[in-house]
Amino acid sequence: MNIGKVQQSAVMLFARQGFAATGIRELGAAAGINSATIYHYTGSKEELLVQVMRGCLDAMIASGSAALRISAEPTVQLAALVSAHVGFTATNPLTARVAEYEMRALSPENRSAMQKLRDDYESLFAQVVERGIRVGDFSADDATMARLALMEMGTGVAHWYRPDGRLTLAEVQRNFVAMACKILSADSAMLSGIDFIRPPMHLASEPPGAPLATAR
Amino acid sequence: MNIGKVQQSAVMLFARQGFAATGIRELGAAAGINSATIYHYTGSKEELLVQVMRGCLDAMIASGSAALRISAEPTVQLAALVSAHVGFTATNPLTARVAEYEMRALSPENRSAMQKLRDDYESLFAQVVERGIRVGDFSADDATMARLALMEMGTGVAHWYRPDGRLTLAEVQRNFVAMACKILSADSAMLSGIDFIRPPMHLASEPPGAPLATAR
Amino acid sequence: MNIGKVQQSAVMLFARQGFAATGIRELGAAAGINSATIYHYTGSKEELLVQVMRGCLDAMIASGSAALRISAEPTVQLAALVSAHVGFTATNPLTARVAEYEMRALSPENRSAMQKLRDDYESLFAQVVERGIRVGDFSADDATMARLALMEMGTGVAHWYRPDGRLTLAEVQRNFVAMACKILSADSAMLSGIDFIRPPMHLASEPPGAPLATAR
Amino acid sequence: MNIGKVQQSAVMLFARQGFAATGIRELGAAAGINSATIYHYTGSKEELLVQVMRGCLDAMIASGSAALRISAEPTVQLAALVSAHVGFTATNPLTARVAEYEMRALSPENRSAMQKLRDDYESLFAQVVERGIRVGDFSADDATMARLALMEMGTGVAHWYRPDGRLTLAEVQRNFVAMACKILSADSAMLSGIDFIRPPMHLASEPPGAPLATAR
DNA sequence: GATGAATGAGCCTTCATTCAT
DNA sequence: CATGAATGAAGGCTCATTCAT
Repeated sequence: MNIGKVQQSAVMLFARQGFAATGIRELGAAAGINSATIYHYTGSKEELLVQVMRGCLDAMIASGSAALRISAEPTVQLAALVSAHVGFTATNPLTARVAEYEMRALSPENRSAMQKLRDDYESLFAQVVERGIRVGDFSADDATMARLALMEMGTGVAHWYRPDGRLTLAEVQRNFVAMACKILSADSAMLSGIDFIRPPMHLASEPPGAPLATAR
Repeated sequence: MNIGKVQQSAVMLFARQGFAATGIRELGAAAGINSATIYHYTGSKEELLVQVMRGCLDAMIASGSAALRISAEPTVQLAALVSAHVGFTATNPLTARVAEYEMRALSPENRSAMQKLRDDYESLFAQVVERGIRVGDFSADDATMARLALMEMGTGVAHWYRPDGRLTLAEVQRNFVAMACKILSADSAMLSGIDFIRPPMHLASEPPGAPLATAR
Repeated sequence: MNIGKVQQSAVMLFARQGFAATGIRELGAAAGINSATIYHYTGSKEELLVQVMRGCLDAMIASGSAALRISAEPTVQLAALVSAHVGFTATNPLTARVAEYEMRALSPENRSAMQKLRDDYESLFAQVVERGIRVGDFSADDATMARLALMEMGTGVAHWYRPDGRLTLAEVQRNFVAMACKILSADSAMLSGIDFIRPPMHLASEPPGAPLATAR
Repeated sequence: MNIGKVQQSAVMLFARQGFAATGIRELGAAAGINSATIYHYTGSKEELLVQVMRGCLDAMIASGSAALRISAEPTVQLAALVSAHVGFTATNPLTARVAEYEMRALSPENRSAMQKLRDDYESLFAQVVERGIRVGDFSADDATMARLALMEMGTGVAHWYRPDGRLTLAEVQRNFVAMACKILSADSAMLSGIDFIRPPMHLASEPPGAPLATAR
């Protein structure tokens, strides 16, 4: 028994029912241990959630930052960032969902700490979009709205993507990159021959097996 | 005192903290009545949620269906549908959020009933996109993904739109129509001179005052 | 059902087993109500204890202050104070015991508030003893020790006095007054013909029926 | 590490917070060992308390019995017994307090065993008082009450005596002897020239350092 | 001798709901 | 219409204790 198993059980239940609707006894049962034993691995139910969220957000920031380092070209950076975002979300759909939905379940202190991480991540998108517009590679009626639409779109992948679905992950990633280029009127020809896709990382907190949704 | 006030209080708290984390006493306090009195307006906490969700989904279906009746032209239908979606979501952000997030809080019977309504609403988008592709007005690598991205994008408006923000609702709607046209490679010139925006309806369950987010 | 019954049950159990060893379910059972109902009468287990203690200490201070007002003569004041102390303790043995023993069970804020009340009460004894020594009516090797011994002695009554015991309350009170005079070398002849005994007050929190001890 | 350290930690915490409010983990932390290790030194939390109490009561009985053997004179016996009692209580205040307060925490079997020891100890006082009255050396309105007052008074020393306080232990002891003589109208002149004070024993369970109270 | 992991029972408290008033 | 009182069930968490290492 280790903390990974507990985290996986927690993520599965939190994603399915929500943090508030999931009991400690339920968590224990899902992890195959007594509910009291959970307190050997974590100080409280909330701390368990914080650990999961921090792991997720740290990984997202790391993966997004790495994407920006692939090239100095805004269009390539956009493609790499969108690919990384979609790849991460599709690979860790439940953890990503928990990290997005359950911010509100946190105490004020924890919430502001986690919100800071999320803001850091979102600013990666803002940087790329703004610079692309500034140097004339992108164009958009409203940069902020375009960025928000972009992220929301990619995050939505967690709701429906399945490894055994109709499309491979790489296909989905390329598709989203294409849509992102369209939204920002970027020249997708600049991407030909460039390998901007990095293998997404798998979080320890992501439970194995089928995600929430039915295949599409 | 009427049921509208109770619903508004419920939506405000459910949107902020989630259904499971909101107590009956808390609902009563927010509505200015004793918690026991809530049971004069509804049979149970879950039924209160169902009433709110049904009101929201019914209105979305009505507004989306009306949008499709504006024209037979796929591009105009798309614009009208996206406008209606964005308009509704921006006008009733908290109710829309509750209707989206709290499906999981329902008992199986209620959940399937509500899910059916949501599926009906989503099929409006599917119809338009598919017909537009079939007749050659739209093009997309993957119709399903394009549709999902479209909806997710529009739903995201609930997270950040504010009436007192930088952009008017009409501006936001036109912006999203433009992005939708880009994603589907639709000819937005076909929309010139056509008034596809209908005034969005305000739900009784939507609490007055500021939404969740800070202005963008 | 009223709060008096709950307080009586609490005092009975706290006196017998201690605050920490008494459960909320036990309290409810002793009061004949569901344990959850206790929270209609008080905010927490500790608050219940605080209410009991405050009621006791307030009454002790009132009774002690009244005793000092009977006369300006130190010896009469001493007799009245000792009588009041013994009378109160014998009449409310369980409540008095709880107020004495369970100070340590309180949170720091509540403890300091209660300790202040107790200090106020003890200072009544200190005043009398000091003034009696100053004007030459009393003599003692050490005033502080004499006062402490005096109080401890009287408080001990709670451990063994029983209404159905060998001695009446008035007899016990006179006996303790005699011992107090001896300790302080006061002239008990000064008390002849003076009625320094006031009827002790019965606290609402004191449970009816037999006290803790066996008769002596 | 030895059982003495464990007992000292236990006495310190039991005296400060009570037996029921002290956890095994807390005991371990105070003794500098893992909570499970405590079970190498004792069979259970209650047994730990019993060991402490038995050690205390045995020592009190031994010290009281030795005092009675100093002389056949009731007044000298009284002085020796009171001195021993005060000396023991002042030297082992925390252990004495635990032995007095926590009788109620014991299971019925252990409680009756410990109560028997305490009764044995109290009977030492009863013997002396009764014989002194019988032979005419003492006089009291009520022998039982005088004895109880005597003991309670002496026990109270644990609440306030401090080695670094205003008075030396010998002074306190002489003071209490004087008060005892007054209460029983004994002729303290009979004590002149007689050394009735024996050095008090220090229990292994008594934690070093400052006692509970502030100096007086 | 010492400990980290583990657990069933129990802790205090809050829950959604009912009902007499 | 409205509420205060009441409750069984469940909430998160801590308890004393055991045991393999």
